[in-house]
Amino acid sequence: MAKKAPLPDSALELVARRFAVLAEPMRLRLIQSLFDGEKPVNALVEATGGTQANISRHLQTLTQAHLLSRRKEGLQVFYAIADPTLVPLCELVCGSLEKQLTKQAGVLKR
Amino acid sequence: MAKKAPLPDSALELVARRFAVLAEPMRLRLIQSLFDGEKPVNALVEATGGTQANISRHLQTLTQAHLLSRRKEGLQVFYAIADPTLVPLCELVCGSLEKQLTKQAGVLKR
DNA sequence: TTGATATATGAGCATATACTCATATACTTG
DNA sequence: CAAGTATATGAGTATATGCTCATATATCAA
Repeated sequence: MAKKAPLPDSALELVARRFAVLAEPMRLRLIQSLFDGEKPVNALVEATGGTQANISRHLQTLTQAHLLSRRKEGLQVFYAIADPTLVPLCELVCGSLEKQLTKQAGVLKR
Repeated sequence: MAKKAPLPDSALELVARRFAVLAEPMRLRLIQSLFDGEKPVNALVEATGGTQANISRHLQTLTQAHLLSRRKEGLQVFYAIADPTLVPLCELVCGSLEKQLTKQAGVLKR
């Protein structure tokens, strides 16, 4: 979806799907937790306060989207961040939201 | 959701909501169309092939999220991009998807 | 004021998706 | 092999959201 050449619908579908994968607080929690480094499922369950089943399902979604990687070690499965764009993506959105909230706060202060 | 200090749930909710707003092909089409510059609703309806009612609703969502701005001029309402992070956001996702598809294509070629 | 045009909005319907429960599957140890 | 542990998955339910239809609302000119 570059500013220059318009992307075809098929590409926009993929982009939308990427955003959809990230449009879930629990998944963002998992991603944030993995910014500290690779973790096994049980650690992610503890870190996020979700149920094991739910976390497992979200991890599946993120892995299928190639945002996370996974490796087995005995009984445990470790997940890690696989896509380097996750950091700047989140930073951009946080920056934008911060500006908005700051602007709104300014309006209320008057 | 910086890599350094973990964001509270309330912030992750906001971030997720931002991604959710972008997780819709029709909305991305509108955004892409507006990368060319400000446009009235009817032009956006033509550019995207959506119904007027549906486009209007999507525009409302994007405007309420402060991603678009709007101004009236007689019978017409003009919309424009209001958030500068939209361009880098889309570029990041496109870049990531391109890499993935290239990698997948490579795997298939073997 | 009426009629035409442009856009926004109420209401209803269909579908996707998140969450949970239960348990299947995989791995390890005695 | 049985039992225990860790994780994935099938199935069902509730809810959010996209889309459409109809029309309300806003604007303008005659």
